[in-house]
Amino acid sequence: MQYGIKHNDRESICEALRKDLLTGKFDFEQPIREQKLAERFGTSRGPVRDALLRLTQEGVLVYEPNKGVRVSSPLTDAERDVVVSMRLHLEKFSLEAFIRDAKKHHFLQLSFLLERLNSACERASLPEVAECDLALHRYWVAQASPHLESLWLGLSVRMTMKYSRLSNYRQVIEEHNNVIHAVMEKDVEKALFYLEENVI
Amino acid sequence: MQYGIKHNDRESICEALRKDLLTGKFDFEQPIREQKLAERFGTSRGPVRDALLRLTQEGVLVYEPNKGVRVSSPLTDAERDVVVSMRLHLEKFSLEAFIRDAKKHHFLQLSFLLERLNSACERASLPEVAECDLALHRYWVAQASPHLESLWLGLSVRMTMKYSRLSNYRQVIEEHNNVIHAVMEKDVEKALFYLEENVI
DNA sequence: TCAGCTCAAATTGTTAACAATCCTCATTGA
DNA sequence: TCAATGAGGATTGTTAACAATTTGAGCTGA
Repeated sequence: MQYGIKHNDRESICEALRKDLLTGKFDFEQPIREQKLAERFGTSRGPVRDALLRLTQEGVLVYEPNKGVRVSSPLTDAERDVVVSMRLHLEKFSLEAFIRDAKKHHFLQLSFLLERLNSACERASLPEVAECDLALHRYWVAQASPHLESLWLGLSVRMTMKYSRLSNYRQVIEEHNNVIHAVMEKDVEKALFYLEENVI
Repeated sequence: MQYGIKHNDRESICEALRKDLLTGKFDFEQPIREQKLAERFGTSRGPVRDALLRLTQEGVLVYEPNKGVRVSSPLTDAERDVVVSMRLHLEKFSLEAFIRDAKKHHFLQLSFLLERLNSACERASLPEVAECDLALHRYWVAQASPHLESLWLGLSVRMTMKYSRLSNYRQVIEEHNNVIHAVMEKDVEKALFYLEENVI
C-alpha cells in the first residue's frame, strides 16, 4: 500500500492547507474564508469546513463561533518548551518500539522517505523540506502507535508554527542520516540520542 | 461569562457524545451510524459528522474512509504510560502558570467546580463525576494556555478511555481538595505534588 | 463631532437531496 | 459444494440552497 494516498476531499484539502499554514502562506489576524478555499479546491464548502475543523483541533487555527477561523498566534517560549519535551517523549517511545518491531519493508520505506527529504533539500525548497521532515518522523510514530499519531501531529504542528529551524539543509540531512543509520543498526540508544539532537 | 455554554449544535453534540463514550455507553467493534445520532439529537447529519470528526481527532473514535467511525480500541499499557506522563507534564506547566496569574474570580470558579464535583460524588453518579473531574482540570489548563487546551483534551480522553480509576468517591474528593487548597495558598510545590498523586 | 441606529451584504451554520461506495445475500455455474 | 457474481439496500461523501448571525457603511439626532 502506498503511503500518503488521499482518500477523499477533506483529507487532501486538510493536508494541502496544513502545508501552506506551516510554511506561512496565510496572514495572522486575517480571517480565512470558506468560500474562497472551496473555489480554490474546486469543491463545495462542506469538505473545506471539515478540513478547517480538523486543523483547528490540531492547533494551527483558532475558531470562533459564527466568525470562522484564523491562523493561531504563535506559542510563548514556555509553551513551546512544554510542547517540545512532550513531542520528544512521545517520539522516543515510538522510535524505540519501531526499532524493536521493524521488518525489512519498514526499513525500505524509511530509506525512501530519507531519499525524498534529501532531494527536497537539494532543491532547497523549504515547504517540501518541512513536509518531508514531518513525513519521516510521522512514519515511525504511525507504525509504532497508530493510536497516538494524531497526538503527535498536534505537537509537531504547534512546534513548527512557532518557527521553523529548517534553514541549514546540509545539517537537516546529516541529522536525519544519523538517526536513520542508528535505526537500521537497531541501536536504540544511539537513535534516541540523535533524535533528541534533531527534534529540539 | 458562564463556563460551558454551548455555542452551536456540533459543540453540544460533541460534548454529549464524549461523555457517553468516556463512560462506556457504546460498544467496541460496533460501527456508529450518523443517521441514528442525527435522530437522537434532532439535527441533520452535518453537525453529527462534525462532532464525530472532532472526536476522531481527539482519539476516542477511529475513522475509516467510506465506513464511518467506531470506538477506538484501548491503549496498551506502554502507550498509556506515555500519555499519562505527557499529560502530567502539561498539567504541571499549566497549574504553575495558573497559580502565578490567578485572580480572585478564578479561585471562585475553582471553588464552584470543586463543589460540583463534590455533589456528583455524593450522588455517586459515575458519568457526572468523570465529567466534573475533567472540567476541573480543564479549567486551569484553558486559563493558563488556551493554545494547549485541545492537546490536553486529547491526552485526558485517551487516558480515561483505557479505564477510569474513579471508583472511590471519597478519595476523588480528597485528592482534589488537596490540590485546590494548595492552589488557593499559591503553594506551587505542594499543588504539583498533589496533582501528580491525582493524575497518575 | 460622534454615539447609536438601520439595513444590506457577507459569512457562517444547517438542512435535505443527490452521488459514490460498501455490504448483504440470493443466484449462478462449474 | 462452494467460489464468483451481481442486484439492491444501507451508509458515507458531497453539493447547493436556505437560515441565522455578524459586519460595516451610511444615516440620524443630540
